[in-house]
Amino acid sequence: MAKEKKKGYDFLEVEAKIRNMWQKEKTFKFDPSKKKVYSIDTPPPTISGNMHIGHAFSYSQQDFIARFRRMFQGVFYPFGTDDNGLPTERLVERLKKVKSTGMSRAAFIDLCLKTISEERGTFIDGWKQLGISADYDICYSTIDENSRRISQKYFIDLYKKGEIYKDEFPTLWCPECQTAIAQAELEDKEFPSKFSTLKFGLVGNEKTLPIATTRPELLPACVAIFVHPEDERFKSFVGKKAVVPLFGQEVSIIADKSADPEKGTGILMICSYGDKFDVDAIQRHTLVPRIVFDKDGTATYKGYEGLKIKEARKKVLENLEKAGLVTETKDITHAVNVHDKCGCEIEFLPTPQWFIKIIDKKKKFIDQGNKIKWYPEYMHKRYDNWVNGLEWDWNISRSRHFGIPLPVWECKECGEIILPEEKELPIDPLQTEKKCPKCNKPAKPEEMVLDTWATSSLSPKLASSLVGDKIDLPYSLRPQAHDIIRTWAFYTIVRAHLHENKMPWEEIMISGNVSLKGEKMSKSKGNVIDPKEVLEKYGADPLRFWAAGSTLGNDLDYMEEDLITGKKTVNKLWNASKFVFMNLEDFNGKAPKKLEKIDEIFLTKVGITLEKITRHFEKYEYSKARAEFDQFFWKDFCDNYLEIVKKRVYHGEGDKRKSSQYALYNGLLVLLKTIAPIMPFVTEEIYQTYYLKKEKIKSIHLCDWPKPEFMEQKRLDQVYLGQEFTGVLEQIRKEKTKAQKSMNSEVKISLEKSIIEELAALLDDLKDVTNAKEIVEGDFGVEFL
RNA sequence: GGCCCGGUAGGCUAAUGGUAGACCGCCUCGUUUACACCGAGAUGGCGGAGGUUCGAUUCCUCCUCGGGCCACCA
Repeated sequence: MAKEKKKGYDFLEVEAKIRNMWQKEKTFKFDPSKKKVYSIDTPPPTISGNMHIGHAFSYSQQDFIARFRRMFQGVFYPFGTDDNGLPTERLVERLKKVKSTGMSRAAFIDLCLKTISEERGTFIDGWKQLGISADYDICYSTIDENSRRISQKYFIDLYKKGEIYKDEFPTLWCPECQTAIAQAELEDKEFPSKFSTLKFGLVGNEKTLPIATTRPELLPACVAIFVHPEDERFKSFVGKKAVVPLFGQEVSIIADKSADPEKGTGILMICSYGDKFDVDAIQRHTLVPRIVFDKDGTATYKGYEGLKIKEARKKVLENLEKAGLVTETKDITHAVNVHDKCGCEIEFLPTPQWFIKIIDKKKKFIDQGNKIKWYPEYMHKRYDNWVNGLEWDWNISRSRHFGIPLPVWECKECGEIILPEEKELPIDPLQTEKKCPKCNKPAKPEEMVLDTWATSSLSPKLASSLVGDKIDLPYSLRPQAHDIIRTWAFYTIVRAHLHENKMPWEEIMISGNVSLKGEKMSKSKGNVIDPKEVLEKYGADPLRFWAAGSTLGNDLDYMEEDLITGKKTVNKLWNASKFVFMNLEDFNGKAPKKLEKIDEIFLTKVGITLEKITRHFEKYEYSKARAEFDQFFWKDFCDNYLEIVKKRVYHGEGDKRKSSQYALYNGLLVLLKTIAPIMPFVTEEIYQTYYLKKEKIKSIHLCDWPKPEFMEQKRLDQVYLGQEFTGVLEQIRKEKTKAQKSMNSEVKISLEKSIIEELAALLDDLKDVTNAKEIVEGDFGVEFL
C-alpha cells in the first residue's frame, strides 16, 4: 500500500474534498423507495447574511440524529429557508439601502425576492460546510411560489371550516412596524417611568379623586373610572360622574371587582386602550372607546397633534403639573410589553384583523401536546404553560409589504367575503380584480399579508409537497430550539390538528441556545462568534464535536478550549487509523481460527460501548454518546489496546498476528461508525482511505449501524478479566513513573500467584505492553533491568 | 407573584440511595517504528438548613443564588 507522507491531517483540504464527494455522489439524496422512512421537519432558518453560531449548534445536533438514523433506514431530511416577514424586510432594507414604506408593494416584493435569491446560495453554503446532511434538492423557501400556494390553500381550508374569522377588535399593535402582531411576538422589557397620582374632578362635588397612572397621555382616551364595589372609601361615588383632569370629559364611575383597593390609589381609570385589561373592561361594560393615537403612534387630540406617545406623555404631565393636578410623582422602573422584532412598546388599536380560532381549543392542544414525545421531557411543560396562558385567538394578518397575501376580497356593498379558486393560487388580491357574486359590484382586495408563522407552521406540508406529498403526518421528528416552542412548535401543532386532525410529529427534540460567558449572544452586546472563522480555524468536525457537548435542551457556553479538544480528537482518530492500517497491509479480512484472549476482550468491550452509544442516540442523548465514545477511544483503544498489540502486529506471526489484525480492523470500524454522526468528515476520510476497498458501501454514512456481534455469553467474565489486566498494567505504569523511567523501560515483574493464574492467557500481552523480560511469582514488584 | 431548569474540583461538566467520573488548566515525570494536537502520574469537588433512611451529592420541604418562561404593568 502506498504510504503517503502525510504530515498529519489537513482538515481544510479533507473537508472540502469530502463535501464535494457527497455532493457529486448525492450521498444524502432522499430515496422514496425505502420502506421505513425517518422524516425530519427541519427548521427553516431566516436568511440573514450568514449562519450564526446558534445555527451551527442546533443544526449539528439535528444532524447527529439524521446521520444516526440513516444508518438504519431511509431519512427524509429536507431543507428550507424562512424568508417572509419582517426580518427579511429589514435585511433587504439594510442591504439595498431602501425603505419599504417609500416603495410600492410590488416593487418592494420584487426587490425582496431578488435579494433572497442573491443571498440564498452563500447562506446555505454555511450549512453544507458544517456537514449538515440534508437533501438540498428538497428545498423550499417560505416565500416561493409553491409555499405561497400551499399557505393560501390552507388559509382557505380553515376559512371554509369556519376556523378563521375577521373582526375589528383592539389588537396588539406595533406603532413602529405599523402592524398588528400576535401574543407570541410579545417580549418584556424594563423601562424607567413616572408613576403620577392625578386629581380627577367630580361632577357637582368639590372633592377630587386620586388616580395613579404611568400613562397620563391616555387621559383623553379615558372612558370610565372603576372602583371596587366594597371599597368603603369610594363606594359612595359609584354611579356619579368624574371629570378627567385637563381634558374635561365626564366619565362614569363604575363599581367593578377588578379594581383592587390595594393597588395604586384603589381607583382605576379605563382608557382606550392602555392594556388588555382596558380592552376587556370596555367590552364588558359596553363603553364607547375614544381612540386618541394613530397607527404610527402619534396623538390625534387637540393641542398634542402629531406628538409621539412618549412626547405626548411628557407634555401632558407638564401641563398637569402646571395646573396643579398632580399630587405625587414617583420614578419607577417597570416592565412593559414590546414587539420582539423591534423592541418597540406595543399598543392596542382597534383595526380589522384576521384570526384563527384557538382559544376555544386550548384543551385539545394540550391533548395533542401529550401525544408527542418531548426530549427532554420537561420542555413539554413549557408548551403546556404557554397554551394554558393563551388569551387571544391567533391574529394572522399583518400590515406589511412583504409576505404572503391574504387571498381574500370583500364586497364593498354587502360585505361578502370572496375567495379565489384553488387553481388560481398563489394569488395577490392587489393584482387581481374580483366581483361580488351576489351584487356583482367590484370587490375590495385585502391588503394585508399573512403572519410568517402562518406559513412556517405548515413546514411539514411545504417539504412534503416537494416529493409528491409522499411524507404524511406525523413526521418522525421536529428538532428545534426552546425559544420557539410557543410559536413554531405550537402553531405547527395547531395547524396539523385543524387541517388533518393529526399530530405533526411523533417526537420533538428541543435544543438550547449558545451563550458566551453565561450571557446570551447578541449583536448589540458584541459577543457573537462567527462560525465561518471557527470552521476555518478548526474545521467542521470539531465544531460539531463541541455542539455535541451539551446535554439536550441545555444552553451551552461557547469555549474555544472545546474546539481544541475536538481538533485533538480528530487528529487522534486519523493517527490511530493510520497506525492500524500500517499494520494491515497483509490482512485478508478473514477471522483467525482462534482469537487471542485479549483481542476477544477488546472486541467485547467495543460491543458494550456500541450498545451504550446506540441507546444514547436513540434517546437524542448525543452528548452521552460522545462522552462514551471519547472515553473508550482514548483510554481503552489508543492508550491501552493499541499499546498492547503493538509488538504483536510488529513482530508477531501466524494466527497471533492475524488475531490482532482482525480485532483492529473490525474494532476500529465499529468505533468509526459510532462517531460518524458527530464527526462525519474524518470518519468518512478514514473510511474512504482504508475501508472502502473491502467494505464496498460507498460512504460510511450509508453503512448499516453496527451490531455487537462479538459479544458472547462470557462477556461479563471477559470484562472482569479485562479490568484485572488493566489494573495490573496501571500499577506497573505507576511504578515506572515513580521511578522516573520511561514507559518502555525493560523490567522484571513479580505478581502474586493467584493473579498469574487468573491472567494466564494474557501474560504475553502483559509482557509486551510493559516490556517485561520476565514475570515471576511473588509479592507485587517491578524491577528495572 | 406563578411555573420550569440549574448550583458538583480553578474553569466547564457526568453519573449515582452505599468509596463522585471525564475534559480543559495547574504540578511532576517520561517520550520517537500512529500521534507533542503524545504518554504516565499527582493535586483538587457535591450552595445552606431541616426531614425520610441503617446510610443522602442523589428523595422530600424550606432558604439562597444564577438562568429561562409567564403574569403584573392603578
